[in-house]
Amino acid sequence: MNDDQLGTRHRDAQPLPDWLYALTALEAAPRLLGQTLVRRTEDGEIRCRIVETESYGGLEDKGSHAYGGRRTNRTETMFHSGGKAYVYLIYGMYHCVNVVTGAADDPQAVLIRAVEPLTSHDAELMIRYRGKLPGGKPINMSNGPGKLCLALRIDKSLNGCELKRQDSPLFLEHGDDLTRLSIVQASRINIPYAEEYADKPWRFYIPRHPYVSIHDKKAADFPIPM
DNA sequence: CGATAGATATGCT
DNA sequence: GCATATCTATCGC
Repeated sequence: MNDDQLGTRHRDAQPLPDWLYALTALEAAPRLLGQTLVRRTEDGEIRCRIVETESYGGLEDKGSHAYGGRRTNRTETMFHSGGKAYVYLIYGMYHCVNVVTGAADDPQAVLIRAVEPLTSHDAELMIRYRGKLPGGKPINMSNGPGKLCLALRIDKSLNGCELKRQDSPLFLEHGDDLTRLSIVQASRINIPYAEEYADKPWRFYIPRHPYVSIHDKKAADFPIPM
């Protein structure tokens, strides 16, 4: 993926428009592709491009933690109004980070499944946080929701973080213009318990991008809806 | 490639 | 108490 394909980046970082956070998760998930996720720690800033997302939205989605309106200590952030990070622990050892969208009391969240470092400087710090890379390949540093949280040092202390605020330890910036690109819509990963919702095509990614966790050979490209 | 072990917070009974 | 989890690394073919 080169800069020519992705279009021109603004020299000065812009915040994401508020209307994007107000959308449902299903509407927001494809529109978060190409946007920039920024992590600020005492070691510096890491900027990366979002290349794969999944929508988990509403009371009826059996794949969602908030299915049926389950509002618990863990899921509380999902019920907040859009613009916060929902971070939780999975399988006892990994963290996953979501962008909460929509209105208060309507649980909508977009899982960030894969990111790509913008520069070699970003990659350097991510590799440091990540430790040993499987196969020694840099693309394995953040091609999965648990992996990217390790690479960006994201844990539950960032749950509820304000993604709209540029002074947050974790926030979003306007990234690449993807209007001339296609994206892929495919079924979500690892939710066999979700029954009729298990196969909903609510995963979105940039086709053939090396940092995407799993490429679906049968899924067709379609124009990104902007 | 597919199969599987791994380790614990969370939520429900 | 107990089943489950928006996953990853590793091993065997």
